[in-house]
Amino acid sequence: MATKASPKKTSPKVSPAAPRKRSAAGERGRGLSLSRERIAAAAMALVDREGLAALSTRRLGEELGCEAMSIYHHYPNKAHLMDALIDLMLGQAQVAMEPQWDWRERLRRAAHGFRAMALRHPAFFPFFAVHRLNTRAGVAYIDGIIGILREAGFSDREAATYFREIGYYLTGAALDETAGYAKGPSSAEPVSNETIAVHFKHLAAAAPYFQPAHFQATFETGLEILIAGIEHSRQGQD
Amino acid sequence: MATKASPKKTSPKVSPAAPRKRSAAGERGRGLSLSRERIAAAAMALVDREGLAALSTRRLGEELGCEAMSIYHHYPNKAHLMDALIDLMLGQAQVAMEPQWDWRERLRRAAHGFRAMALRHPAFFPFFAVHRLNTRAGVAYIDGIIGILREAGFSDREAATYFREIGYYLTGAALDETAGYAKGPSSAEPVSNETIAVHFKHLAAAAPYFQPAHFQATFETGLEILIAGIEHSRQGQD
DNA sequence: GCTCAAACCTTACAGCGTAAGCCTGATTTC
DNA sequence: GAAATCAGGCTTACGCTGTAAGGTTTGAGC
Repeated sequence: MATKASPKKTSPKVSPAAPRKRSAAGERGRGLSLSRERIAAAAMALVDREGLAALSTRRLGEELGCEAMSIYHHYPNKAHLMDALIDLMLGQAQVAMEPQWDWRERLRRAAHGFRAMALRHPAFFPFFAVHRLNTRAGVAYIDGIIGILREAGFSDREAATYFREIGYYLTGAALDETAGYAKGPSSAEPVSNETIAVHFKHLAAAAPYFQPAHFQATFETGLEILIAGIEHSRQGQD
Repeated sequence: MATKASPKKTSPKVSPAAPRKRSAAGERGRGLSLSRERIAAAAMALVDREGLAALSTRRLGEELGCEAMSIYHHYPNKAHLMDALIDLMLGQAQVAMEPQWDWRERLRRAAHGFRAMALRHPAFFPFFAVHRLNTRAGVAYIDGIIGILREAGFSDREAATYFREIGYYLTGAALDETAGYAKGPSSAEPVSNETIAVHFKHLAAAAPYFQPAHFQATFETGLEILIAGIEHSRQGQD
């Protein structure tokens, strides 16, 4: 089967001297070769630049200067690669905790770190949001946040409950702020501004405060309500 | 009229007596013919039954007893169909408001209605969550919630802010409760329970409270914190 | 120089959304 | 009653997707 049995015995496809995109052949085992880290970084860069829909194995291979299937040598399938992107992203949510901060300040910083992470990769966050964090890094992150609450003196049950409630808020907020970036190639045409102005007065009046300029303030007041509410729940208890 | 007209006179492709799946030919213009409503309902049923990934035009056509392309006669593309599903779902979030309820009770009921809607179609909600509600029904729904806050005496700015904050919470909560249903065909293997027990003590201790049995209580306490916080913000203001 | 495994490439396949065009039966019009 | 129109389907085909299967190159170790 090794014999080509066709007139084009040597010239494979187009030009025999076609230069490899991957610079020189000798670099394969070197720094420029593929690796899990380089693949994940390129994938995230591609998503950041062109959106989630642009991330296909072929397109990513193009970006890396290799064929699509070469990626499968480092990740068994695309789902594993996506998990690596989630981990990559989650690493950017980490905030160094100063020892003098109390639990409220720690929660506040962690929350802002999470939001900053989402805003750094707005096109990827919607994917992040709908996938459970069950990688090791994800579990470690969750454990850390719960630890803040436990060290503050909350019970296991309280820590679990308040962790979730804050997580709900953070996920929803980041999703809302990044939703515009995630849309696929096409969707139905939106309702026109004129229609809103005529038929939906409440929304029309509130619309200015839905602009990105207000995102930060909205996020912060809601977060403070939650933290204050959590604190208050403990004071009312003991 | 019940004559099957079985031997197709032209016999185009394979077997001349191939019976149409769509029962009788005469039913085309009748109640069993396609319509936007029937297509959307079948699509939602399919997603409920087999998950988001199962919803393809071909599969849906199979479900409806027609070819995939027939759907395009009623929806210009799949994005429009998905928008119809969003509207269909959103209709189930509506709650009849009693006049004697104050704004807190109204918000509470609306929030529970939203959650119930998500839980009725857990496999579809993750799609719902990452798409903006810019259909007419979606805009009307938003307008209604903002109206509750405006009628309660909040300013446009406050109404916009609190609407969003509650929306963040609701989206995140519903997403978390439904996330397990949305996963595609395959994903990376999760972290084992033994690993969690050994390395992540806080999470292991909190794990019992992450079970579905606690979802409702967690949701409610968080919601009450938000509503109380919103109420408190007004009292501190005037 | 030979062997071998890792790293990468080629080919192929089933399934996706959908553009383009065809066919058919019911309704409308004369 | 016959012809014309047209909504409501069907068929085919195209470029895309993830990935299974197997072939080819490369450098290291002997």
